Amino acid sequence: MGNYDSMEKSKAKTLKALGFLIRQHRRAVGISQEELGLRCDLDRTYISGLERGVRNPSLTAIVALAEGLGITVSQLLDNLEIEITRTE
Amino acid sequence: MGNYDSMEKSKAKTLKALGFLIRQHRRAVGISQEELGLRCDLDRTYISGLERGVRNPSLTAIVALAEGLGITVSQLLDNLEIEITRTE
DNA sequence: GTGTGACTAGCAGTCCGTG
DNA sequence: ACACGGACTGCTAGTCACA
Repeated sequence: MGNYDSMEKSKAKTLKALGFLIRQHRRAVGISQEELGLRCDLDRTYISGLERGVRNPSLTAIVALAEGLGITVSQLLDNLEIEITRTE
Repeated sequence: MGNYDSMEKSKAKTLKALGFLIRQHRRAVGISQEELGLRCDLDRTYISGLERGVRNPSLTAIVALAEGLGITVSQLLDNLEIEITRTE
């Protein structure tokens, strides 16, 4: 533990898990990445990167996303740890 | 809405709210900023900046914080929106 | 409608210190 | 035990053209 590789892997899992949750909520709302981008004032390709788990958003970006999805940050991240462990 | 000033202000409120929540949970656990820093592998001065609301952490940093506090991310951010609006 | 690589500016996060 | 500062490196925000 504490070595670089395992740390980077766990971060990658975290981002993948977030991406899954964002996509799940976006589809539940029934909008495109483009529409979500418009609603939370984030670039379409940035949303794409988030859903693919290649972006590590800041808190303020996460808050904007939750607002665009019409839910709270806590609701958006509710199953984060579950999704992280699910891919292990 | 949508202008720069109001957007920066709302981001500042978000960070202040997070700082409040981190401090609240840290004190509930009964540990120092330094101890929390050790537990989640983040710098002592960075924890300080977070609690003062002058830092905007990434998702992976938020996850590390929650782990260090022994709670889920969702629990840590549970009252975020409430705290944001409380300071308005 | 989405995935992807590349890009610049700016900030995340560390390490040194002070009071 | 904490606030706060400067300086530093690497990473992130935000965007673009193209597939």
